[in-house]
Amino acid sequence: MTRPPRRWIAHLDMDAFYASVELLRYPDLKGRPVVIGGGRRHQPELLADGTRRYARLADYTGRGVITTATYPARDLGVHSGMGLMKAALRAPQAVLLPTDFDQYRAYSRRFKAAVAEVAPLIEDRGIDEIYIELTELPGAQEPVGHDPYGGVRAIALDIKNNVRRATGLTCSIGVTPNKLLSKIASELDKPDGLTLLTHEDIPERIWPLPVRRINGIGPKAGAKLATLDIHTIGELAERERPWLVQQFGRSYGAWLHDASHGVDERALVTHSEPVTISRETTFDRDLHAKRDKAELSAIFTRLVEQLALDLQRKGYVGRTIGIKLRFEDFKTVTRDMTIEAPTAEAATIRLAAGLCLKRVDLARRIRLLGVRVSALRRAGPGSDPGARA
DNA sequence: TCTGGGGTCCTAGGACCC
DNA sequence: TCTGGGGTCCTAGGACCC
Repeated sequence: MTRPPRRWIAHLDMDAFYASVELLRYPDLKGRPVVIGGGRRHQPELLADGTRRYARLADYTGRGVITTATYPARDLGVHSGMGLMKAALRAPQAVLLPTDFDQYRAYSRRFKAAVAEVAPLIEDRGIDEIYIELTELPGAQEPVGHDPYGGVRAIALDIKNNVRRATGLTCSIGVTPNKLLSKIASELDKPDGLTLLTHEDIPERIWPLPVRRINGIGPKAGAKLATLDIHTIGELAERERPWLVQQFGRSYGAWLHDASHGVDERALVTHSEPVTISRETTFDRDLHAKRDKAELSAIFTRLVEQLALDLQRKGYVGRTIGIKLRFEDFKTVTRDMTIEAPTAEAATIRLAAGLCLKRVDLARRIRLLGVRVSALRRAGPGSDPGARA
């Protein structure tokens, strides 16, 4: 008689990823508060004596936000998503570095390849995190000494070591029976952590946490739960399923109930195709459709051209062309239209996006403009006139 | 000194067809 | 002239995530 194997899923999250990559390049910044974000206007300057001069957060002007902050910067009360101008009030002396996505993508490929050497079944969740299937790996079900889960723990350590060897970077891993719990667990011992939990650990380790730690409970749901006097995952777990369904609807209410009890049967998604490709930009200052027509038009054209190149480079064509506008009051509207034949051509996209733009009332000033192509399919060989580039 | 850029998924109404 | 139900596609907005 053989028992079914215990399911083990890992969630791996790189520690302060962008900032850590920058520290590899600028080791003299180690231990200092560093913030990544903003435009290209604050590159470090190499001085005659060989040292570097870095931009200070205090010197920043503009509308950028923090993409990542080092742990010493976080200790000063700044965090990702915070406006740089606001962050400058809290940590004026923090170093500010521009984002270098090409570099982060290169390190992303390296750490994922290092994980795949140990465990090839991976779900990509973006540039700095992944889920990893551990269930069937050799030794995953074996105890080691007095540790009943020693086998799977050793695999997780192996993954961490391989990532560090390949990149010089640390990561934090959660190992549990499902994606939901692993995602929470990977944050419990950051940085450089390894947290292994089973269902038996839920009351002690999961229930005391705030509901917002659950992936899928955002600002809105969190606020609504707070008005219902539900703050921790344990308080959520105390509520009856029908009551949650009544408060949050059939789908979301039932999911909240499952999530609070650590129930999640989702399989790893090891392959996916993009649904949408888009480009958008926030202006340095709000623009008016009439008074700033020339500037707006030039930006519009540039976005469309970048988008067409993205599509062609990635090998996709799409039938639904859309735009996005954000006004000075932060209200956002979208318009889209579906055309006859899928395209990756700038001229076609520009035409359709222009028609979409005409359907919007442009009385208010605009802070953001975006262009989007969806209903994507792979560009067949020779089928797409835009694919020549 | 408010709030980037790139995504996914869900909901809901209306058109249109059978 | 009225009354259905179901399915699919299109469009707009919103929540959420990295």
